[in-house]
Amino acid sequence: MQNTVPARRVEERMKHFQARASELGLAATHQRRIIYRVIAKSAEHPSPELIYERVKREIPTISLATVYKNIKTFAAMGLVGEVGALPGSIRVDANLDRHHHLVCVNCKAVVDFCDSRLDRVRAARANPENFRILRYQVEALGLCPACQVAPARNKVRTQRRKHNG
Amino acid sequence: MQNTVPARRVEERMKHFQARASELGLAATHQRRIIYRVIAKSAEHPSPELIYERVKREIPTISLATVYKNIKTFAAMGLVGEVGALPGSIRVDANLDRHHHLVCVNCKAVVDFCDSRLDRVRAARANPENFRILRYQVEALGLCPACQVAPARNKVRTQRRKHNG
DNA sequence: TGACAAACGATAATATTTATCGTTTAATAG
DNA sequence: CTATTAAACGATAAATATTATCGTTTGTCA
Repeated sequence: MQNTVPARRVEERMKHFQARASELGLAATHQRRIIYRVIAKSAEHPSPELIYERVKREIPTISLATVYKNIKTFAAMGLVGEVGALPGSIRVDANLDRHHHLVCVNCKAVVDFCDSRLDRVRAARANPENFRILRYQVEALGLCPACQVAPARNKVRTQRRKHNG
Repeated sequence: MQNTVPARRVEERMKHFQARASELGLAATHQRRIIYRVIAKSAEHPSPELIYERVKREIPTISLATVYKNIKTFAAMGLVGEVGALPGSIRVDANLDRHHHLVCVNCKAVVDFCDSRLDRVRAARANPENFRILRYQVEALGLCPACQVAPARNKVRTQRRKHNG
């Protein structure tokens, strides 16, 4: 898979990182710069473990906890996204009919969502990676009714939450 | 959130379960029937832990491992789906532009996928759960080039795999 | 009944993520 | 320039999530 982000774009992202950090009064430490650069350079959606491996090549003494903490910090700053909106644990679905999902970005609730127009989603062009696409699945990300009325809860959550519908 | 699957549909699913199990020569044990029924009854995409809690009310001696094993078995049989195609660990993305993802259902590789038609996806109707939808994200599920040519690897995998692009 | 395989339950092991806490670093006031 | 202070770091324990191991039970069939 292609994992080469053009150097020019990496530098753009580094600039954005610096700007955003100073905006928020967040120290742009050596560790943070390296961690962010590793993420900015990879187009492969790396896991924390992989990021840790690569950062260690430049800062051998770095702690895995620092990597995790800063990934979360970057996500809260809006500097990186997390792929997929779903919670950390398996969720099972007995509904085998074609359907999509409403996902609450706050509490991670998942609700089935049947919609004929979403069933007809297709890409406009062949994908450049030569995947053989079997099906499309749409996630509608938003706020469930409970989280709409409790906006205070709608902030960054580090704690794990269990099986919440 | 609504978590009541009509009794009629639950019974349909139980019939399907029995049929599929005998088709595959899989014993429809008491444990399996109860586990599957718990899943079939809930529209809330339960986690293994939650399924375990509920099954325990009927079979207090059941083991969590049995629940996990059978969830995996049911998934391999095509009796239940797992919500979301992504791997167990966090994946980070420095690309903040609007984009979608190609996901390999075999090796879980994730690749960014920009497509203008997917950007315009909208539901046809208001969603019945009154979510406030903020954005739509499309996952195109399929096989990456490597997994197309290595179909032998394309079977159920129980083992965890690490950071594979 | 006896042999066999499938399934189960207990539990250890592994993987993933977060929390705790003492130390270091960096920014700033004096 | 030094003292103060808060932020950040590193080490590590703890919590959570998932899978593997293994001995026992159960059901099937010769």
